[in-house]
Amino acid sequence: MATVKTAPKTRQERARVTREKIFQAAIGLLGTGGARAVTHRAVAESAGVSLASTTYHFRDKAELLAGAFEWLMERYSIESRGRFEGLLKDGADPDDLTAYLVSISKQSMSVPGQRVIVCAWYEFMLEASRDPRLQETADNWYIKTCAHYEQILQRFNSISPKKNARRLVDFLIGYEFLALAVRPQKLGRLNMADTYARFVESLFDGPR
Amino acid sequence: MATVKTAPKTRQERARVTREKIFQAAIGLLGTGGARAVTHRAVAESAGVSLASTTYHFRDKAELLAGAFEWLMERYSIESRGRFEGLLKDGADPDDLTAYLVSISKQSMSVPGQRVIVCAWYEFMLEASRDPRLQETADNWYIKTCAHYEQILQRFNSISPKKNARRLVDFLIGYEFLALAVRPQKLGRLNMADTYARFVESLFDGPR
DNA sequence: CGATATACTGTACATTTGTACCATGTTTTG
DNA sequence: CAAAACATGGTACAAATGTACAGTATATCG
Repeated sequence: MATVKTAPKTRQERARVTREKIFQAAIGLLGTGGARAVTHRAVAESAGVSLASTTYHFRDKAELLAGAFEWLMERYSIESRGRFEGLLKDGADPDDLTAYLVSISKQSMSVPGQRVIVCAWYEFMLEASRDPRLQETADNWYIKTCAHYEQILQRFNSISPKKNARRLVDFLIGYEFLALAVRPQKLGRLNMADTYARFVESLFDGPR
Repeated sequence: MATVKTAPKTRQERARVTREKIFQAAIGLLGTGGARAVTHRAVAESAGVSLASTTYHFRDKAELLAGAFEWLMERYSIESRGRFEGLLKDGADPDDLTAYLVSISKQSMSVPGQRVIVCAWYEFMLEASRDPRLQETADNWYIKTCAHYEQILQRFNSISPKKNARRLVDFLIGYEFLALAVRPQKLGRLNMADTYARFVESLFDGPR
């Protein structure tokens, strides 16, 4: 039988695990309570490590945040890659893109854990508009995400894949942002699948 | 000679002015440094009032923030109303809508004071997803803004003005958000007027 | 005018927060 | 195996922060 609780043996591994626990805790707090909720003590308690661990692994809080942002983007990128691949296979069409968008959006807004992460992502991106340490991560996310969608749109013969990829990403970010901030029962949320389908459609017709 | 500096006479007026100075200071700090920068002392100093004034006028910081958000939305609504009216006049067409969108977006991103306010707005909206005291203000903004655009689209004979108004607002919010968070020089910003023109176009053709 | 309410200030205080310091057990290394 | 490096824990402390309290000057009102 294998090691009972995936107890990491090497010192490097243990440190990496600790850092990841700290990242997860920081992201959870950021997504749940905003920037003011992310204190060394709250992070330490939530991560199940000592207060001193948070200052040992990171020079200061800004560096902790920057690390958490990078880590989150890396993880997010890895996770979504698999589902992205399916859209590039032969036989896939714009409807599959729509279905994909609906699927990730539903997850982001309904699954509690995901929702918190999405909230944290917005906090990070806003923070990036001020903190130079986060800017490169933010830039890279946008470049990479647009490139992915561009690839798909190109495969589907969209007129101008580059422009339309950005249009799509911008729309998704705005749609999700408002879905988080505004209570749906207050305005009768439109059918999401319909909204996305219509948008995807608009990426393929029209001039330019 | 008259009063030198528009000194408000009545006690009520003076109090209102003080509260507005506090609101402006809080919004400026929020937009510049995020939620963590908004402390009673920072607000007081920035507003040019005493520390105790901030706690005299507002029960606690959450109430101060809620008041600032409401005040900002009220002001924003009043300011934009005038420019909106022009789009409802006879002879106006979708190109005028595009021009309007370009104009407000350019202002939001280039004019320093405006940029800070837009940043603060995003902070407020994110905070609204957690703090019940801000939610109604957030809801109202979305409802009112969508209704305004719906009116315009209806005037221009868009197919389904309600859906398309939301599409437009969602896109605008996403576009501006990413314009704030991502450095334009890192990815070669597309021509804004072109982007908006193409989007507005898509609101008028296609099925549904 | 006299009394009262009000807007505002200076100050105090307990709590929170970031961070530094020293101790300890464990792993790595020569 | 001994020594060094390292990850982590416990604790301390100065600074920042939210908030309460008492005082003051001025507008308001009977």
